[in-house]
Amino acid sequence: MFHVGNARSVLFNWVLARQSGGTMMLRIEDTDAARNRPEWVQGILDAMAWLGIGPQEYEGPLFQSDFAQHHREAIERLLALGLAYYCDCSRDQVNARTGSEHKGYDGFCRDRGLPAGDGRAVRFRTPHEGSTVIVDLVRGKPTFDNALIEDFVIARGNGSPVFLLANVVDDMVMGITHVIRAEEHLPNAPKQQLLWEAMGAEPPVWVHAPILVNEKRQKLSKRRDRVALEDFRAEGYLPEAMRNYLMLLGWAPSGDREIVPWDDIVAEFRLEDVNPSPAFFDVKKLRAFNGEYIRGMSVEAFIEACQPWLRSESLPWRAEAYDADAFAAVAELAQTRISVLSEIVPMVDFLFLDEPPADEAAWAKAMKADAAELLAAVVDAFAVAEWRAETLKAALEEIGAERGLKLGKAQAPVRVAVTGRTVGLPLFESLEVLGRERTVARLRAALDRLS
RNA sequence: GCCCUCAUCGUCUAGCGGCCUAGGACGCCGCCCUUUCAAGGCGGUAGCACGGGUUCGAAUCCCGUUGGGGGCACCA
Repeated sequence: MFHVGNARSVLFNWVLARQSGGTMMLRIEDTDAARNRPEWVQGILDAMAWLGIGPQEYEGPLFQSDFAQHHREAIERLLALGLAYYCDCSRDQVNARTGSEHKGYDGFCRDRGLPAGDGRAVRFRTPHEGSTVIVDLVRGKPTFDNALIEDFVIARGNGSPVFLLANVVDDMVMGITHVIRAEEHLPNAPKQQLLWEAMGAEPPVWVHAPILVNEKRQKLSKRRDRVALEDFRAEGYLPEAMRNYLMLLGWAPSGDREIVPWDDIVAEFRLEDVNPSPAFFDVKKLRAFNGEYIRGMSVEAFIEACQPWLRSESLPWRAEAYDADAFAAVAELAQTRISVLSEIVPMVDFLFLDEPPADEAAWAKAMKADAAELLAAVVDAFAVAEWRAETLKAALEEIGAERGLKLGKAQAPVRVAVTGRTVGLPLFESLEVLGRERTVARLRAALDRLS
Protein backbone atom coordinates (compact mmCIF):
# COMPACT_ATOMS: atom_id res chain seq x y z
CA MET A 1 0.00 0.00 0.00
CA PHE A 2 1.43 3.34 -1.03
CA HIS A 3 0.00 6.12 1.13
CA VAL A 4 -0.92 9.39 -0.61
CA GLY A 5 1.08 11.19 2.06
CA ASN A 6 4.14 9.20 1.06
CA ALA A 7 3.40 10.02 -2.53
CA ARG A 8 3.51 13.68 -1.67
CA SER A 9 6.78 13.33 0.18
CA VAL A 10 8.27 11.52 -2.79
CA LEU A 11 7.05 14.24 -5.13
CA PHE A 12 8.60 16.91 -2.91
CA ASN A 13 11.87 14.98 -2.85
CA TRP A 14 11.85 14.49 -6.57
CA VAL A 15 11.12 18.11 -7.41
CA LEU A 16 13.85 19.34 -5.10
CA ALA A 17 16.36 16.92 -6.62
CA ARG A 18 15.33 18.01 -10.08
CA GLN A 19 15.63 21.70 -9.28
CA SER A 20 18.93 21.46 -7.47
CA GLY A 21 20.62 19.03 -9.80
CA GLY A 22 20.79 16.55 -6.96
CA THR A 23 19.82 12.92 -6.80
CA MET A 24 16.86 11.40 -5.08
CA MET A 25 17.72 8.26 -3.17
CA LEU A 26 15.21 5.53 -2.44
CA ARG A 27 15.90 3.47 0.65
CA ILE A 28 13.70 0.73 1.99
CA GLU A 29 13.79 0.68 5.77
CA ASP A 30 13.46 -3.00 6.41
CA THR A 31 14.99 -3.36 9.86
CA ASP A 32 11.72 -4.60 11.26
CA ALA A 33 11.30 -7.90 9.46
CA ALA A 34 7.73 -8.34 10.63
CA ARG A 35 6.69 -5.22 8.79
CA ASN A 36 8.46 -5.93 5.55
CA ARG A 37 7.92 -8.27 2.66
CA PRO A 38 10.00 -8.33 -0.50
CA GLU A 39 6.92 -8.14 -2.72
CA TRP A 40 5.89 -4.87 -1.11
CA VAL A 41 8.97 -3.24 -2.56
CA GLN A 42 7.77 -3.82 -6.10
CA GLY A 43 4.48 -2.23 -5.12
CA ILE A 44 6.31 0.89 -4.04
CA LEU A 45 8.30 1.00 -7.26
CA ASP A 46 5.15 0.52 -9.32
CA ALA A 47 3.29 3.26 -7.50
CA MET A 48 6.16 5.66 -8.01
CA ALA A 49 6.41 4.78 -11.69
CA TRP A 50 2.69 5.40 -12.07
CA LEU A 51 3.19 8.85 -10.60
CA GLY A 52 5.80 9.51 -13.24
CA ILE A 53 8.87 8.72 -11.20
CA GLY A 54 10.45 5.77 -12.93
CA PRO A 55 13.66 3.93 -11.99
CA GLN A 56 15.78 6.39 -13.94
CA GLU A 57 14.59 9.22 -11.70
CA TYR A 58 16.21 7.98 -8.51
CA GLU A 59 19.04 5.92 -7.15
CA GLY A 60 18.12 2.68 -5.50
CA PRO A 61 16.30 1.06 -4.00
CA LEU A 62 18.87 0.52 -1.28
CA PHE A 63 18.02 -1.52 1.77
CA GLN A 64 18.61 -0.50 5.32
CA SER A 65 19.44 -4.07 6.21
CA ASP A 66 22.48 -3.85 3.94
CA PHE A 67 23.91 -1.16 6.16
CA ALA A 68 24.05 -3.37 9.25
CA GLN A 69 27.84 -3.22 9.45
CA HIS A 70 27.76 0.58 9.45
CA HIS A 71 25.13 0.55 12.18
CA ARG A 72 27.25 -1.67 14.40
CA GLU A 73 30.31 0.48 13.84
CA ALA A 74 28.45 3.64 14.68
CA ILE A 75 27.13 2.16 17.90
CA GLU A 76 30.61 0.97 18.88
CA ARG A 77 32.01 4.37 18.12
CA LEU A 78 29.49 6.21 20.24
CA LEU A 79 30.11 3.74 23.05
CA ALA A 80 33.87 4.22 22.76
CA LEU A 81 33.43 7.99 22.75
CA GLY A 82 31.41 7.76 25.94
CA LEU A 83 28.44 9.21 24.13
CA ALA A 84 26.40 6.08 24.65
CA TYR A 85 26.03 3.54 27.44
CA TYR A 86 24.48 0.20 28.22
CA CYS A 87 21.21 0.05 30.05
CA ASP A 88 19.28 -2.86 31.51
CA CYS A 89 16.16 -1.01 32.62
CA SER A 90 12.83 -2.37 31.52
CA ARG A 91 10.04 -0.06 30.54
CA ASP A 92 8.12 -1.03 33.65
CA GLN A 93 11.03 -0.20 35.90
CA VAL A 94 11.41 3.21 34.31
CA ASN A 95 7.69 3.92 34.61
CA ALA A 96 7.70 2.83 38.22
CA ARG A 97 10.56 5.18 39.05
CA THR A 98 9.13 8.18 37.21
CA GLY A 99 5.56 7.45 38.13
CA SER A 100 4.40 8.06 34.61
CA GLU A 101 4.24 6.41 31.24
CA HIS A 102 5.13 9.59 29.46
CA LYS A 103 8.08 11.00 31.27
CA GLY A 104 10.77 9.45 29.13
CA TYR A 105 13.90 7.73 30.37
CA ASP A 106 15.15 8.88 33.77
CA GLY A 107 18.85 8.30 33.14
CA PHE A 108 19.14 5.55 35.74
CA CYS A 109 21.98 3.76 33.92
CA ARG A 110 23.64 6.88 32.58
CA ASP A 111 26.54 6.72 34.99
CA ARG A 112 26.41 3.11 36.14
CA GLY A 113 29.14 2.15 33.71
CA LEU A 114 27.41 -1.12 32.88
CA PRO A 115 29.46 -3.37 30.61
CA ALA A 116 28.02 -4.99 27.53
CA GLY A 117 25.73 -7.80 28.42
CA ASP A 118 22.98 -10.00 27.15
CA GLY A 119 19.75 -8.12 26.71
CA ARG A 120 21.30 -4.74 27.48
CA ALA A 121 20.22 -1.93 25.24
CA VAL A 122 22.42 1.00 24.28
CA ARG A 123 21.25 4.51 25.00
CA PHE A 124 22.55 7.76 23.58
CA ARG A 125 23.84 10.17 26.20
CA THR A 126 22.03 13.40 25.30
CA PRO A 127 23.37 16.74 26.49
CA HIS A 128 21.60 18.33 29.45
CA GLU A 129 22.40 21.90 28.55
CA GLY A 130 21.73 24.13 25.60
CA SER A 131 19.32 23.57 22.81
CA THR A 132 19.23 21.99 19.41
CA VAL A 133 18.17 24.10 16.48
CA ILE A 134 17.29 22.38 13.25
CA VAL A 135 17.08 24.06 9.88
CA ASP A 136 13.74 23.20 8.36
CA LEU A 137 12.81 24.60 4.97
CA VAL A 138 9.09 24.80 5.67
CA ARG A 139 9.22 25.70 9.36
CA GLY A 140 12.22 27.92 9.80
CA LYS A 141 14.32 26.96 12.79
CA PRO A 142 12.43 24.87 15.32
CA THR A 143 14.33 24.89 18.60
CA PHE A 144 14.39 22.08 21.15
CA ASP A 145 15.61 22.28 24.71
CA ASN A 146 18.24 19.58 25.15
CA ALA A 147 17.33 19.03 28.78
CA LEU A 148 14.00 17.70 27.57
CA ILE A 149 15.46 15.17 25.18
CA GLU A 150 15.71 11.82 26.92
CA ASP A 151 18.56 9.36 26.59
CA PHE A 152 16.94 7.38 23.83
CA VAL A 153 17.72 3.84 22.80
CA ILE A 154 19.92 3.41 19.74
CA ALA A 155 20.42 -0.35 19.91
CA ARG A 156 18.11 -3.02 21.24
CA GLY A 157 19.06 -5.65 23.76
CA ASN A 158 19.76 -8.04 20.90
CA GLY A 159 22.17 -5.55 19.37
CA SER A 160 20.01 -4.48 16.44
CA PRO A 161 19.90 -0.77 15.68
CA VAL A 162 16.79 1.27 16.24
CA PHE A 163 15.29 3.47 13.52
CA LEU A 164 16.63 6.72 14.95
CA LEU A 165 20.22 5.51 14.70
CA ALA A 166 19.97 3.38 11.57
CA ASN A 167 18.30 6.19 9.71
CA VAL A 168 21.02 8.69 10.55
CA VAL A 169 23.87 6.30 9.79
CA ASP A 170 22.37 5.41 6.43
CA ASP A 171 21.88 9.07 5.59
CA MET A 172 25.48 9.80 6.47
CA VAL A 173 26.80 6.90 4.43
CA MET A 174 24.60 7.84 1.49
CA GLY A 175 25.60 11.48 1.65
CA ILE A 176 22.08 12.75 2.19
CA THR A 177 21.83 16.54 2.22
CA HIS A 178 18.04 16.98 2.53
CA VAL A 179 15.71 14.88 4.61
CA ILE A 180 12.16 15.43 3.39
CA ARG A 181 9.48 13.60 5.34
CA ALA A 182 6.15 14.12 7.05
CA GLU A 183 5.60 16.34 10.06
CA GLU A 184 5.11 13.40 12.39
CA HIS A 185 8.90 13.01 12.28
CA LEU A 186 9.55 16.52 13.55
CA PRO A 187 10.09 15.39 17.17
CA ASN A 188 12.71 12.93 15.90
CA ALA A 189 14.72 15.61 14.16
CA PRO A 190 16.53 17.02 17.21
CA LYS A 191 17.44 13.52 18.39
CA GLN A 192 18.76 12.63 15.00
CA GLN A 193 20.60 15.88 14.62
CA LEU A 194 22.30 15.23 17.96
CA LEU A 195 23.42 11.91 16.53
CA TRP A 196 24.81 13.59 13.42
CA GLU A 197 26.74 16.01 15.58
CA ALA A 198 27.95 13.29 17.93
CA MET A 199 29.46 11.52 14.97
CA GLY A 200 31.11 14.69 13.84
CA ALA A 201 29.09 15.18 10.69
CA GLU A 202 27.29 18.17 9.26
CA PRO A 203 23.54 17.66 9.79
CA PRO A 204 21.25 17.74 6.78
CA VAL A 205 18.63 20.32 5.96
CA TRP A 206 15.30 19.04 7.21
CA VAL A 207 11.91 19.41 5.62
CA HIS A 208 8.89 18.37 7.62
CA ALA A 209 5.94 18.54 5.30
CA PRO A 210 2.60 19.26 6.90
CA ILE A 211 0.53 16.23 7.60
CA LEU A 212 -2.48 15.28 5.47
CA VAL A 213 -5.71 15.07 7.43
CA ASN A 214 -9.26 13.80 6.88
CA GLU A 215 -12.48 15.80 7.15
CA LYS A 216 -12.27 15.48 10.92
CA ARG A 217 -8.77 16.92 10.82
CA GLN A 218 -7.10 13.76 11.96
CA LYS A 219 -3.99 12.34 10.39
CA LEU A 220 -4.96 10.22 7.41
CA SER A 221 -4.87 6.61 8.45
CA LYS A 222 -5.17 3.59 6.25
CA ARG A 223 -7.64 2.06 8.64
CA ARG A 224 -10.35 4.66 8.39
CA ASP A 225 -9.47 6.80 5.38
CA ARG A 226 -9.00 6.25 1.68
CA VAL A 227 -5.27 6.69 1.28
CA ALA A 228 -3.93 3.97 -1.01
CA LEU A 229 -2.56 5.30 -4.25
CA GLU A 230 -3.33 1.90 -5.77
CA ASP A 231 -7.02 2.34 -4.98
CA PHE A 232 -7.20 5.73 -6.63
CA ARG A 233 -5.40 4.32 -9.62
CA ALA A 234 -7.83 1.40 -9.84
CA GLU A 235 -10.77 3.76 -9.69
CA GLY A 236 -9.48 5.67 -12.65
CA TYR A 237 -7.71 8.67 -11.27
CA LEU A 238 -5.02 9.91 -13.63
CA PRO A 239 -1.48 10.21 -12.34
CA GLU A 240 -1.25 13.72 -13.79
CA ALA A 241 -4.28 14.83 -11.80
CA MET A 242 -3.07 13.11 -8.65
CA ARG A 243 0.36 14.68 -8.66
CA ASN A 244 -1.03 18.10 -9.59
CA TYR A 245 -3.50 17.90 -6.71
CA LEU A 246 -0.96 16.57 -4.24
CA MET A 247 1.46 19.38 -5.01
CA LEU A 248 -1.28 21.97 -4.50
CA LEU A 249 -1.90 20.81 -0.95
CA GLY A 250 -0.11 23.46 1.02
CA TRP A 251 1.26 25.28 -1.97
CA ALA A 252 -0.01 27.29 -4.91
CA PRO A 253 1.52 28.16 -8.25
CA SER A 254 1.73 31.74 -9.46
CA GLY A 255 -1.41 33.45 -10.70
CA ASP A 256 -4.91 32.21 -10.02
CA ARG A 257 -4.17 28.80 -11.44
CA GLU A 258 -4.65 25.33 -10.07
CA ILE A 259 -4.60 23.00 -13.02
CA VAL A 260 -1.04 23.53 -14.13
CA PRO A 261 1.36 21.64 -16.37
CA TRP A 262 3.79 19.51 -14.44
CA ASP A 263 6.73 21.39 -15.92
CA ASP A 264 5.40 24.63 -14.46
CA ILE A 265 5.11 23.04 -11.06
CA VAL A 266 8.63 21.69 -11.26
CA ALA A 267 9.86 25.14 -12.24
CA GLU A 268 7.93 27.11 -9.63
CA PHE A 269 7.62 24.90 -6.60
CA ARG A 270 9.52 26.02 -3.51
CA LEU A 271 9.60 24.06 -0.29
CA GLU A 272 10.05 27.38 1.50
CA ASP A 273 6.60 28.38 0.28
CA VAL A 274 4.80 25.32 1.58
CA ASN A 275 2.13 26.19 4.10
CA PRO A 276 3.12 24.56 7.42
CA SER A 277 -0.39 23.78 8.61
CA PRO A 278 -2.09 20.41 8.11
CA ALA A 279 -4.02 20.07 4.85
CA PHE A 280 -7.29 18.27 4.27
CA PHE A 281 -7.00 15.64 1.56
CA ASP A 282 -10.23 16.44 -0.23
CA VAL A 283 -11.27 13.64 -2.55
CA LYS A 284 -14.05 15.81 -3.98
CA LYS A 285 -11.56 18.31 -5.20
CA LEU A 286 -9.28 15.56 -6.44
CA ARG A 287 -12.24 14.30 -8.48
CA ALA A 288 -12.77 17.75 -9.92
CA PHE A 289 -9.11 17.89 -10.90
CA ASN A 290 -9.40 14.46 -12.46
CA GLY A 291 -12.43 15.49 -14.47
CA GLU A 292 -10.51 18.46 -15.80
CA TYR A 293 -7.65 16.22 -16.86
CA ILE A 294 -9.99 13.75 -18.51
CA ARG A 295 -11.66 16.50 -20.48
CA GLY A 296 -8.28 17.85 -21.43
CA MET A 297 -7.33 14.65 -23.25
CA SER A 298 -7.70 14.10 -26.97
CA VAL A 299 -10.50 11.66 -27.80
CA GLU A 300 -7.92 9.13 -28.95
CA ALA A 301 -6.06 9.39 -25.67
CA PHE A 302 -9.32 9.12 -23.76
CA ILE A 303 -10.31 5.95 -25.63
CA GLU A 304 -6.90 4.50 -24.91
CA ALA A 305 -7.06 5.47 -21.25
CA CYS A 306 -10.45 3.76 -20.85
CA GLN A 307 -9.27 0.40 -22.15
CA PRO A 308 -8.21 -1.12 -18.84
CA TRP A 309 -11.72 -0.58 -17.51
CA LEU A 310 -13.42 -1.84 -20.66
CA ARG A 311 -11.32 -4.96 -20.87
CA SER A 312 -10.99 -5.89 -17.23
CA GLU A 313 -11.70 -9.34 -15.83
CA SER A 314 -14.82 -8.34 -13.98
CA LEU A 315 -17.08 -6.83 -16.59
CA PRO A 316 -20.86 -6.84 -16.58
CA TRP A 317 -20.88 -7.92 -20.22
CA ARG A 318 -19.38 -10.90 -22.03
CA ALA A 319 -15.82 -9.99 -23.03
CA GLU A 320 -16.44 -10.81 -26.69
CA ALA A 321 -19.42 -8.48 -26.76
CA TYR A 322 -17.16 -5.46 -26.55
CA ASP A 323 -17.19 -3.47 -29.77
CA ALA A 324 -14.32 -1.01 -30.14
CA ASP A 325 -15.99 0.88 -32.98
CA ALA A 326 -19.18 1.35 -31.02
CA PHE A 327 -17.23 2.66 -28.06
CA ALA A 328 -15.19 4.99 -30.25
CA ALA A 329 -18.44 6.38 -31.65
CA VAL A 330 -19.67 7.49 -28.21
CA ALA A 331 -16.35 8.17 -26.50
CA GLU A 332 -16.41 11.91 -27.00
CA LEU A 333 -19.89 12.11 -25.51
CA ALA A 334 -18.77 10.11 -22.51
CA GLN A 335 -15.65 12.14 -21.95
CA THR A 336 -17.40 15.15 -20.44
CA ARG A 337 -19.61 12.95 -18.32
CA ILE A 338 -17.18 11.08 -16.12
CA SER A 339 -14.78 12.23 -13.44
CA VAL A 340 -12.91 8.98 -12.93
CA LEU A 341 -12.23 6.42 -15.63
CA SER A 342 -14.05 3.53 -13.94
CA GLU A 343 -17.30 5.43 -14.45
CA ILE A 344 -17.03 4.63 -18.13
CA VAL A 345 -18.41 1.14 -17.53
CA PRO A 346 -21.94 2.03 -16.41
CA MET A 347 -21.89 4.82 -19.00
CA VAL A 348 -21.58 2.49 -21.99
CA ASP A 349 -22.63 -0.91 -20.69
CA PHE A 350 -25.95 -0.80 -22.56
CA LEU A 351 -24.00 -1.10 -25.80
CA PHE A 352 -22.45 -4.42 -24.89
CA LEU A 353 -24.98 -6.06 -22.65
CA ASP A 354 -27.48 -8.52 -24.14
CA GLU A 355 -30.22 -6.80 -22.23
CA PRO A 356 -30.28 -3.36 -20.67
CA PRO A 357 -29.12 -3.31 -17.05
CA ALA A 358 -31.98 -3.74 -14.61
CA ASP A 359 -32.72 -0.78 -12.40
CA GLU A 360 -36.12 -1.00 -10.78
CA ALA A 361 -36.04 2.53 -9.44
CA ALA A 362 -35.32 3.89 -12.91
CA TRP A 363 -38.08 1.75 -14.38
CA ALA A 364 -40.63 2.90 -11.83
CA LYS A 365 -39.70 6.50 -12.39
CA ALA A 366 -40.00 6.45 -16.17
CA MET A 367 -42.74 3.94 -16.86
CA LYS A 368 -45.85 5.87 -15.91
CA ALA A 369 -49.36 5.01 -17.02
CA ASP A 370 -49.08 6.37 -20.54
CA ALA A 371 -45.64 4.90 -21.18
CA ALA A 372 -46.87 1.77 -22.93
CA GLU A 373 -48.93 3.63 -25.46
CA LEU A 374 -46.05 5.97 -26.21
CA LEU A 375 -43.54 3.14 -26.55
CA ALA A 376 -45.86 1.36 -28.97
CA ALA A 377 -45.86 4.42 -31.19
CA VAL A 378 -42.11 4.68 -30.93
CA VAL A 379 -41.66 1.07 -31.98
CA ASP A 380 -43.73 1.69 -35.07
CA ALA A 381 -41.83 4.83 -35.94
CA PHE A 382 -38.38 3.41 -35.23
CA ALA A 383 -39.09 0.30 -37.25
CA VAL A 384 -39.06 2.34 -40.43
CA ALA A 385 -37.25 5.59 -39.59
CA GLU A 386 -33.99 6.46 -41.22
CA TRP A 387 -31.43 5.32 -38.59
CA ARG A 388 -29.71 8.58 -37.76
CA ALA A 389 -29.72 10.53 -34.55
CA GLU A 390 -31.49 13.57 -36.00
CA THR A 391 -34.26 11.63 -37.66
CA LEU A 392 -34.82 9.50 -34.58
CA LYS A 393 -35.01 12.64 -32.53
CA ALA A 394 -37.47 14.21 -34.96
CA ALA A 395 -39.62 11.08 -34.84
CA LEU A 396 -39.78 11.02 -31.08
CA GLU A 397 -40.37 14.75 -30.94
CA GLU A 398 -43.39 14.30 -33.16
CA ILE A 399 -44.76 11.43 -31.14
CA GLY A 400 -44.33 13.48 -28.00
CA ALA A 401 -45.94 16.53 -29.52
CA GLU A 402 -49.02 14.53 -30.47
CA ARG A 403 -49.40 13.70 -26.80
CA GLY A 404 -48.56 17.13 -25.46
CA LEU A 405 -45.14 16.01 -24.22
CA LYS A 406 -41.94 17.89 -24.52
CA LEU A 407 -38.95 15.91 -25.69
CA GLY A 408 -37.54 15.82 -22.17
CA LYS A 409 -40.59 13.89 -21.01
CA ALA A 410 -41.07 11.77 -24.08
CA GLN A 411 -37.52 10.47 -24.12
CA ALA A 412 -37.59 9.15 -20.56
CA PRO A 413 -39.40 5.83 -21.12
CA VAL A 414 -37.40 5.21 -24.28
CA ARG A 415 -34.14 5.82 -22.45
CA VAL A 416 -35.00 3.44 -19.65
CA ALA A 417 -36.33 0.79 -22.03
CA VAL A 418 -33.15 0.85 -24.09
CA THR A 419 -30.35 1.78 -21.67
CA GLY A 420 -31.92 0.75 -18.38
CA ARG A 421 -31.15 4.11 -16.82
CA THR A 422 -32.76 7.52 -16.41
CA VAL A 423 -29.51 9.32 -17.06
CA GLY A 424 -26.71 8.69 -19.46
CA LEU A 425 -25.28 9.54 -22.83
CA PRO A 426 -27.36 11.64 -25.25
CA LEU A 427 -30.14 9.24 -26.25
CA PHE A 428 -30.40 9.51 -30.01
CA GLU A 429 -26.68 9.28 -30.58
CA SER A 430 -26.71 6.22 -28.36
CA LEU A 431 -29.51 4.64 -30.38
CA GLU A 432 -27.72 5.34 -33.61
CA VAL A 433 -24.76 3.34 -32.36
CA LEU A 434 -26.86 0.60 -30.81
CA GLY A 435 -28.65 -0.01 -34.09
CA ARG A 436 -32.24 -0.52 -35.12
CA GLU A 437 -32.48 -4.19 -34.38
CA ARG A 438 -31.42 -4.08 -30.75
CA THR A 439 -33.20 -0.82 -30.05
CA VAL A 440 -36.53 -2.08 -31.34
CA ALA A 441 -36.10 -5.42 -29.59
CA ARG A 442 -35.54 -3.66 -26.26
CA LEU A 443 -38.53 -1.39 -26.82
CA ARG A 444 -40.70 -4.44 -27.52
CA ALA A 445 -39.38 -6.19 -24.43
CA ALA A 446 -40.34 -3.17 -22.35
CA LEU A 447 -43.74 -3.14 -23.97
CA ASP A 448 -44.24 -6.79 -23.08
CA ARG A 449 -43.35 -6.11 -19.52
CA LEU A 450 -45.83 -3.24 -19.35
CA SER A 451 -48.76 -5.19 -20.70
C1' G B 1 0.31 15.36 31.69
C1' C B 2 4.86 16.96 28.98
C1' C B 3 7.31 18.64 24.34
C1' C B 4 6.83 20.49 19.47
C1' U B 5 3.94 22.80 15.92
C1' C B 6 0.04 25.40 13.32
C1' A B 7 -4.07 29.26 12.68
C1' U B 8 -7.47 33.78 5.77
C1' C B 9 -14.50 31.46 3.14
C1' G B 10 -17.02 24.46 4.82
C1' U B 11 -12.18 22.93 2.06
C1' C B 12 -7.24 24.02 -0.70
C1' U B 13 -5.15 28.58 -1.08
C1' A B 14 -3.52 34.21 -2.92
C1' G B 15 -1.95 37.96 0.37
C1' C B 16 4.53 38.71 2.62
C1' G B 17 2.34 47.08 6.41
C1' G B 18 -1.10 51.02 2.61
C1' C B 19 -2.92 48.14 -4.03
C1' C B 20 -8.10 44.33 0.54
C1' U B 21 -14.86 46.93 0.04
C1' A B 22 -9.64 40.27 1.20
C1' G B 23 -8.67 37.41 -4.94
C1' G B 24 -8.96 32.28 -7.20
C1' A B 25 -10.45 27.11 -7.02
C1' C B 26 -13.49 22.89 -5.03
C1' G B 27 -18.22 22.38 -2.73
C1' C B 28 -23.07 24.36 -2.30
C1' C B 29 -27.28 27.50 -4.38
C1' G B 30 -29.61 30.05 -8.52
C1' C B 31 -30.06 31.36 -13.83
C1' C B 32 -28.76 30.39 -19.07
C1' C B 33 -27.89 26.48 -22.62
C1' U B 34 -30.28 21.73 -23.22
C1' U B 35 -33.17 15.07 -25.48
C1' U B 36 -31.64 12.91 -19.55
C1' C B 37 -27.07 13.70 -17.16
C1' A B 38 -22.79 16.13 -17.65
C1' A B 39 -19.76 19.85 -19.80
C1' G B 40 -19.88 25.11 -20.72
C1' G B 41 -21.46 30.35 -19.61
C1' C B 42 -23.27 33.90 -15.94
C1' G B 43 -24.36 35.12 -10.93
C1' G B 44 -24.65 34.14 -5.63
C1' U B 45 -23.19 32.05 -0.67
C1' A B 46 -19.19 32.17 2.81
C1' G B 47 -13.41 33.93 5.76
C1' C B 48 -8.75 37.24 8.15
C1' A B 49 -10.28 32.61 15.73
C1' C B 50 -10.19 36.14 20.07
C1' G B 51 -7.71 39.94 23.17
C1' G B 52 -3.85 43.16 23.75
C1' G B 53 0.15 45.86 21.73
C1' U B 54 3.74 48.21 17.65
C1' U B 55 2.51 51.75 13.62
C1' C B 56 -0.01 57.55 10.59
C1' G B 57 -1.84 52.73 8.86
C1' A B 58 -2.18 45.45 10.29
C1' A B 59 -5.11 39.74 7.37
C1' U B 60 0.10 40.98 7.13
C1' C B 61 4.92 42.49 12.85
C1' C B 62 5.10 41.22 18.56
C1' C B 63 2.75 39.06 23.08
C1' G B 64 -1.14 36.38 25.28
C1' U B 65 -5.68 33.42 25.04
C1' U B 66 -8.41 29.90 22.60
C1' G B 67 -8.65 26.19 19.18
C1' G B 68 -6.45 22.40 15.79
C1' G B 69 -2.54 18.95 14.63
C1' G B 70 1.80 15.91 15.65
C1' G B 71 4.91 13.37 19.07
C1' C B 72 6.19 11.28 23.88
C1' A B 73 8.52 2.57 22.48
C1' C B 74 14.33 -1.88 23.05
C1' C B 75 7.98 0.71 15.87
C1' A B 76 9.36 3.10 11.75
